[in-house]
Amino acid sequence: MHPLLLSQVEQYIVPSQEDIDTLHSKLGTRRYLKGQYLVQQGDICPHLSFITSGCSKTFHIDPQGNEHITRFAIEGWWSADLGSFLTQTAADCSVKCLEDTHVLQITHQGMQELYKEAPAFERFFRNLFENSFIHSEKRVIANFSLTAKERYLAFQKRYPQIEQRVPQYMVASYLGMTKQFLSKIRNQLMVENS
Amino acid sequence: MHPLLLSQVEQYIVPSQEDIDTLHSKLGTRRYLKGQYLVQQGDICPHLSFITSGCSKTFHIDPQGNEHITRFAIEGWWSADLGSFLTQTAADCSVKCLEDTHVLQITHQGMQELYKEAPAFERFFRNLFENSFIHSEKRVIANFSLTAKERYLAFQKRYPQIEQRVPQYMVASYLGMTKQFLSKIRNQLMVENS
DNA sequence: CATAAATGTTCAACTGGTTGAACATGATTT
DNA sequence: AAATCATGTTCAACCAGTTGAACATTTATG
Repeated sequence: MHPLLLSQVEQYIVPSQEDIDTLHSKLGTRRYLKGQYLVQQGDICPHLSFITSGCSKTFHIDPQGNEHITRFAIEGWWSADLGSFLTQTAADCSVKCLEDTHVLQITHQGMQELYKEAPAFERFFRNLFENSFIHSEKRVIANFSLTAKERYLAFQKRYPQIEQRVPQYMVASYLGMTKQFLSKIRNQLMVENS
Repeated sequence: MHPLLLSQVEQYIVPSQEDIDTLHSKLGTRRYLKGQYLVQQGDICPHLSFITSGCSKTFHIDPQGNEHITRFAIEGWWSADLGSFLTQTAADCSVKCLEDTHVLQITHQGMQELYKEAPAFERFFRNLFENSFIHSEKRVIANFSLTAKERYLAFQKRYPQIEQRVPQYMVASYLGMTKQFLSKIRNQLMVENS
């Protein structure tokens, strides 16, 4: 069992060796090259993937063809179009690797078996989804109540690792502004701090 | 057991009579008058409440004093500052009743007991939080990729009951626009459809 | 029914952020 | 070393949505 995943599991539950073995038996490993897709918008998301190394972005292409990044994921995070994976319906986001990426992945079927054979994971994933939801709600609030500049500063503070790893125009997309405007904000901040 | 809650539970799990009894034993009933708060921003959210009649709004007051509504809830929906309730930390939203409202409510402690005594509810709430998360993510996408008018139309279509029940300026707040702008949009739509 | 409180509309001035094009830089490939 | 591609910057014109004030309408309430 990968140490990153084990330590995440142990954050929420105290699994027996059997639980761990069962989880292990449901997980596949896979490597994606930079640029490859974990899911494409419109498909049914086939796996829930736990990233052990690398980085992905989740994004939606709107009818005008504009890309909106909803999420980045790095080592220790789960990645998928969760809505699609959980309900086995068409994904409204794609997930694409920004670096060569190693994952552990489980199918929807595997997930059902896991819950049945090792019910402790009901609690684990309940906790995970609780936290995901809390985080998503906070983002809705932030988008409504903060200016573009404040959103950028909050992002910098919260995800310093990610800002180093992904191009600036993707950060702009994640924050819901144009790359030009983010560039302007950064310029302003440079002036302020000198 | 209230039929609305029972039917929601049965949507996700097949509970035994004992499960139902256990849930029932953890739930209190309470009535709030119009204008009363289920939680106030800054407090720790004391209950998770299932609304059996009435209507609530969840909102955040930002540092400039502007109110941003994040959610409405009516009969058959759960209401709380979920982040605060689940992690027992200060709420960043208040929840206020827009009508006289009857609820069934459970405490954080009661929730832990419920999971222990009737583990089937792990699954029930996992499913509930999964759906909440999916919904919240869709909202993030909508806020990024739709115009104010499109957001209003989507809201109308999705929550026709709610539009009838709450004042228009609250709908505007929920949709992240000013009441004046929503008024203008509605005017436009009237003209278009005549 | 008279008054006040809550809600909804209109308008003109404004602004935060967008658009699109042009240019600069660096990284990759051939 | 040339060429191409991905990234980042700058600028002027523009626009979606805000602000604040004034007025209109509806709903409670003494």
